[in-house]
Amino acid sequence: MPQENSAAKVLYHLKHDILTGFFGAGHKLKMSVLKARYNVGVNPLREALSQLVVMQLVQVQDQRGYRVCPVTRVELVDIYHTRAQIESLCVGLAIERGDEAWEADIVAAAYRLHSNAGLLQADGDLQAWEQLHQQFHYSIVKGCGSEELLRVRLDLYEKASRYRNLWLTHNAGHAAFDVNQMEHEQLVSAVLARDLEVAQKLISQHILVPSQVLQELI
Amino acid sequence: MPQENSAAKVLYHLKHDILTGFFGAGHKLKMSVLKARYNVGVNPLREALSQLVVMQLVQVQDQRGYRVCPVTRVELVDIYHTRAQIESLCVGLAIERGDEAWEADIVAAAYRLHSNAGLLQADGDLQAWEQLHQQFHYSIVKGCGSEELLRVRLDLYEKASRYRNLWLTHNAGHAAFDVNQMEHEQLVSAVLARDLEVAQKLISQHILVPSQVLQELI
DNA sequence: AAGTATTAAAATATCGACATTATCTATAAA
DNA sequence: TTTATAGATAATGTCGATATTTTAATACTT
Repeated sequence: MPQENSAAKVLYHLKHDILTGFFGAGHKLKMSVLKARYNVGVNPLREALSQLVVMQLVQVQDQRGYRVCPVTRVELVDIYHTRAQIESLCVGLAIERGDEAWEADIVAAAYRLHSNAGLLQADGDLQAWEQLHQQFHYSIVKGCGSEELLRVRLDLYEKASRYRNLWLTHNAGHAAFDVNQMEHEQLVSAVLARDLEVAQKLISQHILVPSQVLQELI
Repeated sequence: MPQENSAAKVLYHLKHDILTGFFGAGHKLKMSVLKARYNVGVNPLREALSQLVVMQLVQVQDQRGYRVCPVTRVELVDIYHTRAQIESLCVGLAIERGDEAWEADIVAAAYRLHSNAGLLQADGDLQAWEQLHQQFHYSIVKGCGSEELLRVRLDLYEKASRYRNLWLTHNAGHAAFDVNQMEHEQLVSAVLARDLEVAQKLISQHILVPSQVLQELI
């Protein structure tokens, strides 16, 4: 692990705690609690919290401290729609620009994801699956060749995490995942065939479908 | 002005100083200097700097402090290309979704911009013009109706500011602005005519042209 | 003279303490 | 019973001080 200052460590853990729901939406983030939990003083804490404010995961009110950003149906819809657009853009550019190494990476990532479908069972490690899932999609979009675009995409992915985790736990062991898996195979085919239009349609759907389920959960 | 804590005030001023080039690319941001300049202690400073790190305007190295992010030709090209894609996306959605009030705002903003073309003369207030310019383009894209997308767009706009300021000063009083002004008129026509294809092509070009000039300046 | 080791100076990262501000609780008035 | 007020409690935001680390300057060796 690289040498990091306290603020960076706190940022990592606190972000994780927010994204996984340990500190739920709207939760007041009291300094006394955070100090005890992460074993640091207020200043590294405030630095980490400042960064989370920029990431729009935490809100700050002058003299009234910090709290976890609320989750709303409006934001859910907006984030997922925007993700669908951005991911579609990435896929389009990747299909234009991707080379053979890019293709090979996609096939490899798809294989790993497929091989570990067992993680999706009711007692499986959903976070481990999500890791592979994310790597699979990244293997496709990284072909776009734009650091800036990939960064925008990552920001939105992280911002969607709180919602996605709801979907993951809700679907554990259910059939919804089978459909999801099938979509992956179709996507790989379309991407490797460089079928821009179909690939973009598929990836857009792949992102939007969970958001429709989620809207009923919020 | 709303009540703000020191860190927020420092963030505002420091960001301005970086974007306008008072602290140039690669410049070491020493605490002693910043403390004197903004009249605050190290802790609010570190909070502001932490936020600028997330915005990718400042780099941090453990135990070695902060420095302004370098500017590179690669980043320049990437930012402008990505901005072209995102802006194009916004314009497309806005044309689909915009209502009559949206159209009226565009016409008003275009009029203000056109009326103040004098700001572009060699001794004019380029920042004031850029303000109007930005408001004009915002009047178009805000019709897309997506807060998330507009946020992504704003982030990229700010990240491009250091490069844009180079272009502005370089072109002050020159004919390049005439072309720019003409592009605005064409864009308004295409947008109001809801001509998606032409509008997207125009906005993309409008963003990319300056980047081509800039590549020779870096 | 060039490179290395040593020492001095400067800068960073963090903590504890304090002044200020907000929130909660209990009491009094309507 | 509700509303308002005042006091007590808790939390926030900022500073100064300090330990640690980096950077610069100097001396030493080959």
